[in-house]
Amino acid sequence: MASGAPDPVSLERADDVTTENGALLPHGEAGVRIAAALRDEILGGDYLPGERIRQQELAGRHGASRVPVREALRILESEGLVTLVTNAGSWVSRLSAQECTEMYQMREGLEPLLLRYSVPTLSDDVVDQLQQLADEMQRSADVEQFLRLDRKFHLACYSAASTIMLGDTVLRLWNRTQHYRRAYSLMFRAERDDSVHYDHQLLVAALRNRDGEDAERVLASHIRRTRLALGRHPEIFDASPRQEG
Amino acid sequence: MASGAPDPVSLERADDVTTENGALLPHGEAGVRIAAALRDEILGGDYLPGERIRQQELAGRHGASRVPVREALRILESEGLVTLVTNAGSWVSRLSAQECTEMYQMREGLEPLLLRYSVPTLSDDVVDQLQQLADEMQRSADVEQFLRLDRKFHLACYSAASTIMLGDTVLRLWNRTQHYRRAYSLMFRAERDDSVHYDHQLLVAALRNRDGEDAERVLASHIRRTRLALGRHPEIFDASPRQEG
DNA sequence: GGCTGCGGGATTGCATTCAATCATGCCTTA
DNA sequence: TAAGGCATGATTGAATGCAATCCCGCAGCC
Repeated sequence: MASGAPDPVSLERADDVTTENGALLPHGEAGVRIAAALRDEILGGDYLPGERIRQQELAGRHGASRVPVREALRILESEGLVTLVTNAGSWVSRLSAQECTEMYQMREGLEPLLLRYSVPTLSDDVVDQLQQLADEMQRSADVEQFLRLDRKFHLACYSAASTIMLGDTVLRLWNRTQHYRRAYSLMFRAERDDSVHYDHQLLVAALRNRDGEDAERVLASHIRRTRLALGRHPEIFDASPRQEG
Repeated sequence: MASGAPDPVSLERADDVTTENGALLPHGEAGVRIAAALRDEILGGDYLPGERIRQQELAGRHGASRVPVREALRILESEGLVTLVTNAGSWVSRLSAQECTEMYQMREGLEPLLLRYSVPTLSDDVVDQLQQLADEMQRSADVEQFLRLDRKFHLACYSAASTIMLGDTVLRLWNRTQHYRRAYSLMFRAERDDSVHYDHQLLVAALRNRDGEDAERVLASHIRRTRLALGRHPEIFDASPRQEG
């Protein structure tokens, strides 16, 4: 990794450096720390799209001043998670159905490429782990667990890729669409569609054979199918808490 | 446009708001202004990859304090143009040959998609303008002029697309690779390769016919050819001014 | 009744100031 | 002579305080 933004390493929620006691924190990373925390909150659904973010509230909660908070907001703005308006404030970004479709189309173009970077150096251990994740996902009933496993599964597919911008961009795409995946899953958890799991199983099989070409096709098809499913339910993108604070 | 970062509108160098007299500047955009200025300087070749950026120097030059400068550096870091190291400083990002190849592969996947968004609403005026740019480029001898026209040409192809993240991402890819396009053009300006111009002419023709499918293929082929050409000359990526300040 | 202007409170934007960290050169010492 | 440690200067990181801007409710007017 060299210069990209949301540090492609931390694929999981980064709950490690949460020294709430306020001591022993290194000097010089407050902005990044706050950004990471707020990012996790947004992805976890604690903040909802359209919700206002107040600098002072964040500063107080993290025991910092508003200066690093503003840095954090700039970071998240560049990732598309937060929308800043000069002299007015900042809100959690929301997506329209069209915009979400756009991101899934980007994923269709980029993730097969990222997979191509990953496959050659993908270890058997990771493939075994992917198999476990796919199986576990198939058994899981809880929506939040499914979302967590699905994210972990796909990002693990790319874990062997060492890229500087491609991985970042894909991660950003996942992050910006995370809320709407959750909304979709919550709304249609009854009518379970097994094709998702079939895709995952096929993908693991292709990866086990190190058949990158087939893996890329399965993956593109998987993303495309999800995009079409989302596109059939634009009502997910209508309701949101409050447009403005 | 909604929330993306490097404001896809300002495709050109933004030399408009440079009120050096220090008066009449609106309150609340110093960080963005400084970022825009520094971005232009990096893209223009005034700052070179590997060169150190000092906060105070920037602040003094723009008649501002270091706070908005730090904001600007965060913005440019997220665009990949600047690399920040905690407690150490900031440098203009540099690319290896591999990394540059990666970005061109991303362009191959994304720009045809962006073109697909643009073609349906592309006006005849823009097509005429593209024709002029392609012709002018073919005649131009100066490297800097060619670079400027080439950039303007390609970005104009996408000017009718209204996307929120796709356009931004493509612009970032252009920006991060800009320096190496210049280095390549400067090094091989003698042995002119007309295939670039043929591509441009074919692209304009396809756009005039509103043949999006053909335009996408020509574009992908054009980018791919450029990628391979760059890949054949890794020496471009070796020398740079100074690794550290 | 609905629109317009305005004033108080809240919130953001930036300059100043102080603290922490790092780099550099000199001095000491084996 | 060369290697290591320490002090000084330079640079970055963050807190505080003040100025500019905006949101919002209310009075006044058409």
